[in-house]
Amino acid sequence: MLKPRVRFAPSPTGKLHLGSARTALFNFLFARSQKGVFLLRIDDTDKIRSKKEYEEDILDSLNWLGLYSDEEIVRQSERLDLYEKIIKALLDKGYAYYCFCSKEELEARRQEQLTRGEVPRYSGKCRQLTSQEVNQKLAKGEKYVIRLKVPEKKITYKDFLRGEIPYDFRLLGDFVIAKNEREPLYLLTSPIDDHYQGITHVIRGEDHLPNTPKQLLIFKYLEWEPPIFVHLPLILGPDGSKLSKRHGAKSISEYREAGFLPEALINFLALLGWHPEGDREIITLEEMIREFKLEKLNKTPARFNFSKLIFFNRYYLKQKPNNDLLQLLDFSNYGNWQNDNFLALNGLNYSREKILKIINLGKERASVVNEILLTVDFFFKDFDYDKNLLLWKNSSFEEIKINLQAIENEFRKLKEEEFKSEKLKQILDNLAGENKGPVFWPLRVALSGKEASPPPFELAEVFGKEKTLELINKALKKLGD
RNA sequence: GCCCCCAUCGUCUAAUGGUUAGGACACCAGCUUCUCAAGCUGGAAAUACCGGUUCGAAUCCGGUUGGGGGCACCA
Repeated sequence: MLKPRVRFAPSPTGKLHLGSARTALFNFLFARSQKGVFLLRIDDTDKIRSKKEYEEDILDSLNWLGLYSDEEIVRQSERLDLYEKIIKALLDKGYAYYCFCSKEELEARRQEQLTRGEVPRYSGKCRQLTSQEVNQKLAKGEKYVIRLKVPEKKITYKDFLRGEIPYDFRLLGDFVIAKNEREPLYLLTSPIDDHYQGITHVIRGEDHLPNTPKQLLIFKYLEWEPPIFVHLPLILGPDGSKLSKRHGAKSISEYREAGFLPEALINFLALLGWHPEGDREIITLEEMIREFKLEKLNKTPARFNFSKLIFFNRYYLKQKPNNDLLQLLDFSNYGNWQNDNFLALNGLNYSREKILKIINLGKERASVVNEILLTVDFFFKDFDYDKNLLLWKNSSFEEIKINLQAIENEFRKLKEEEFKSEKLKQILDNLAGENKGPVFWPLRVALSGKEASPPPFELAEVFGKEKTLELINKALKKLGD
């Protein structure tokens, strides 16, 4: 098989969303798996809706996901000369013609047809115009568009996943391919670029399925070999309807800001419509490349399942080296970095090593990056809690107080360098015997102020001897009266 | 309204004429455990419906129903 060349061609009229990202991913996987080429093309022919900020968002998001273009990015807005040449050729050969019908006129006709229960289609009125009439109108400066002549016949076209699909051109009518020679429309520019870029496979969303016969017609008129078309099923919302803002659907950049990892998003997206060999579902981009087969793509629309995304993100969060997470975390709410040391709001000074330890404790309990520090924020700021929280099940204040005093007593004997979690756990185990609750629980609350947190001996090590004793005494004071 | 596509547990999916219909997420129970999270073990849970082809159908064919997409001087 020839080395494939594929493209992902978003139009910058919005941020990169989940569906588009998955289309990009499958294009990328197919190219890489076949040692082919993956291209990025910006389909920005709509001058009004296209925005530079959206293009930047799309490019940033793709980079973040690790989906890089193999060649320089092509922008359709920079290829107007090429399109103009093709439009003129189509006009010359009689495959396209000028249409001077006004929008109002067309809309009225459309409504008429609709009320009669007919298929709304252009009548082909301006097809009849002689070249003389056309030239006169042109000379007068009348507004026009350029339409493609559509044959009156039924055809069948091929989709890689679905096979032969019937299509009746008689239901279509001559469609607009350009507003004028310098303002081509997507329906025209896409096949032109696919041809000149040597695209072998067009892998795109199923919403483009009905566009395919139209574009195939252009390939035919221009006597070009068309690419293979592969239409991907759409991603639906959790309720099976079209994925939209209503479902909390976010752009890739918003997921990034919300603390999702690219590995998680990639893994999640890949499994929406594709599956590797065997039963495993945790899979890296490199492994996907090795296994990817176009034939294995699904035809069924997949619903977006948020809890599975969370599952993947938790998993990849735990896999991620603490050093990498350090780069991603925002500490500004909790203090400042000074020469590789972190000065927290509560006055404590943490070495880089301790910060990594804190991250390690936090990431075990977080779903998204931003939650890591949130789950262990007691390390960074002063906290308070209700006295009753210190109570373990049906133990008494008196019992808790005695236990905390005993812990304080034992901890005080340790040298600073002995203040390590294994050692501390040993002490607590000895103190508690069989019944650990009345010892571990109050200490954990004293050190975290929370119902749920990492184990107390881990907290104590990070806090260090002095702060740990201080926090225990604070708890004892609460129990004092 | 017309055209097209699609149909396996709640969700994502595996099984391309012969399996006790497999896995994952979520859910439930148990184990572990000071809490939370993680982990381990187990459980409940599906071939939309009706016909046909076949010794045999989730799988092939037809219809019904349901869902989705499209019918622009957007892409």
